[in-house]
Amino acid sequence: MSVHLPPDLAGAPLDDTDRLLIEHLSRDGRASYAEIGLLVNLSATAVRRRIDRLRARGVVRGFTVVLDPALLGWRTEAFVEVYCRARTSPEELLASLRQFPEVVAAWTVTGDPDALVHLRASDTRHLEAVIERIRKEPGVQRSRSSVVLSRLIG
Amino acid sequence: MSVHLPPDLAGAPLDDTDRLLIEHLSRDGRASYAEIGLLVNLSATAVRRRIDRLRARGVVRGFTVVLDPALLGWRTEAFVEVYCRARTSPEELLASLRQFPEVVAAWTVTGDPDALVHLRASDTRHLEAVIERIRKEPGVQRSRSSVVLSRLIG
DNA sequence: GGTGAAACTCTGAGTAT
DNA sequence: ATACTCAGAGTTTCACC
Repeated sequence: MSVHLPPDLAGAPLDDTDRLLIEHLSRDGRASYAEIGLLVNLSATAVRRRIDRLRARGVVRGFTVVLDPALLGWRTEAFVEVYCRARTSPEELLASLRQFPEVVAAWTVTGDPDALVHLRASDTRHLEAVIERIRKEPGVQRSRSSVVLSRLIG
Repeated sequence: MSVHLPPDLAGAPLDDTDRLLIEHLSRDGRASYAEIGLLVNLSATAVRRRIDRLRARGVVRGFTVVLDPALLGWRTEAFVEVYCRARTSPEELLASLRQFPEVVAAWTVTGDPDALVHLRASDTRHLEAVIERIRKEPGVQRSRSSVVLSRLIG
């Protein structure tokens, strides 16, 4: 797998070294600076400096472990389209959704629904309970859910 | 932010130490074994062996850098509901979607559409071009898109 | 799961281009 | 502004308990 990068970036351009470096870190987030340096023809220190700069600029937000949700017991996954009441702000919706550890991701979107919510639950019973609780949130008017059958990409 | 873990896991239970360890790694994927060991009252070596075991079991899939897509030039994001032809298999759809580096994630889902596709593009012009190309894929009948306005969670 | 020692890596200061 | 070298501190890795 690799990081596809867009043609160019307005304010602050990344050079080819940065791109290579990021690509390598996305494959192995624990790679040593020395190892990356070998790949990009730079000393470990120079690699460190570049990563620090990318971090300072916000391009690199941090590092994390990649887990298998199914093996952690999260075996059911769904997307819920949320329809809000007329007076519900994104902030209120966020506050509502924040309460649920089962909410993996959420976006406000254009189109009929106001938001799209990605949920993970241990089983369909658990999923149902979470959806029920979300529907009862004051800012939420109604919702429509799709259960994930399989992950194709991502 | 923390990793919420489900009550229990059938075949292979994680103990509290594993949970703590994973939680810490999800916050800092480059944390040293010694540092994690301090947190969980274990030697660096023991931490290393636990992570190796979790890796072998597939619970830990790897480590990665967390990037800011907007700062990398991916400023437009959308979800596309894909409706397939009657004879299109998930494998064919996967093969179609794999061609597009703009496809960040994709799932087959229950409900009216057959799949949900998460796209990132540099701008709306680029987004439009990608959606147009996906719609022209042989296995795809029609599609319906929502543009992401803001990321609330995730 | 712990220990200790060797090999390796990180980090900061100083220096060069 | 970016990269290099060097050396002390810290980390990883391994064999062995």
